[in-house]
Amino acid sequence: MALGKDYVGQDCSLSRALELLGERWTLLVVQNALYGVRRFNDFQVRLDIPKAVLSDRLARLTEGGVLEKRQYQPSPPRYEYLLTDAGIELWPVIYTLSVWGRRHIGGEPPRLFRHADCGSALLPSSDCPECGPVAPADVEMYPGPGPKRDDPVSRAMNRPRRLLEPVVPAAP
Amino acid sequence: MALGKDYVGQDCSLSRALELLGERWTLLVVQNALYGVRRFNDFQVRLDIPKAVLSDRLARLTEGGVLEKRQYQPSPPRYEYLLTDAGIELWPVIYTLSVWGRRHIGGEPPRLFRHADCGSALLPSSDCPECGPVAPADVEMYPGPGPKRDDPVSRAMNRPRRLLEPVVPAAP
DNA sequence: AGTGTTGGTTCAATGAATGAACCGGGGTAG
DNA sequence: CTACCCCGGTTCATTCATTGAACCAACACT
Repeated sequence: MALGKDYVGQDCSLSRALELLGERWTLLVVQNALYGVRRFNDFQVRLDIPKAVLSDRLARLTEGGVLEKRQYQPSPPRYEYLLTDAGIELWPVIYTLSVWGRRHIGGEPPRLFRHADCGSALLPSSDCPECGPVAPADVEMYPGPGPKRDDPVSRAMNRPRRLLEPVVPAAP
Repeated sequence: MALGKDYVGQDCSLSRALELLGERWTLLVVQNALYGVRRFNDFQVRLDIPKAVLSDRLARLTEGGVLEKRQYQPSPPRYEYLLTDAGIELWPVIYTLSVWGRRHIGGEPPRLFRHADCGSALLPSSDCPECGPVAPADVEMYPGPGPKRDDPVSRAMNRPRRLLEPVVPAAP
């Protein structure tokens, strides 16, 4: 990661995870990938992130095994970034941290999450109170009371949908 | 946090949490606080972090309600930084991310965690497989197979102990 | 031939991280 | 009484990362 290169001399797994995930914007990129964002431009529009940084983060996440870059059409050549299994396993981390932020920093949530099978709201741990652990693909996301961004990607994300379901922004 | 100041324009609770916790070193400071580190010098010795950065991070975490600065003796004036309830609630986040790092990046864990009451190793969610959710104060930490740092603070941390139990480094 | 979209790269300016040096209040050993 | 050490910092020059604007190339569309 950063300056002294990395967390040299740290002995724990957390420092190793943070070398890959702890840079500015990185966790937000993974979050949006879980929300179904896959394409360079869509990340850029939704995050308002400098393209150079986005490019760097996508490359590092790909190299680190969290994303996989795939060409989804040959001509014109177009690419998408898909979460690997390792990337999908970051869902509990991201959800738990997000719930912590809401509880202790405040603000209304723009999106809520429930278990698609039974409709129960998820616990802070990301488990379902009725059914226990829930795979991200079985989590349904729907609009909450909080403010939402107004760009084509965010708008496409605001109808109820499952995690990992690809976002398809409308043309205008 | 960083340059464009913060994650302006982001709508989610994750970005708000990351403005406080997402800077370099911050989450490692919280982790060590959970492990029982309380004093400026002990953080500095164990993390090998520039003092100016540590000073900044402790101040921001205090201001953000994650730590509380307390004078624990009048003369010579000495201070300690204690986790607030909000800070203690970061345990699942830190543990889950740490387990992710071990699984997907690799390395042996220097420390392992079990439920003090029943002895079961914790699940990745930080719950006990037998008893369900476990408060950090009921988690016992003991040495694992991985490499350990060799400084007085880390050495004091290597005997089995509960989370949040104050670290008392030996004199030499 | 010109315009638009996608997926980038390059670059100067700005802002943070680093590490070494310094500092001040208070013990404590000689 | 003096010197030295500890703790908890601050200051500062250098190095590195982030930003935002500009540029670019491949291709499609009109």
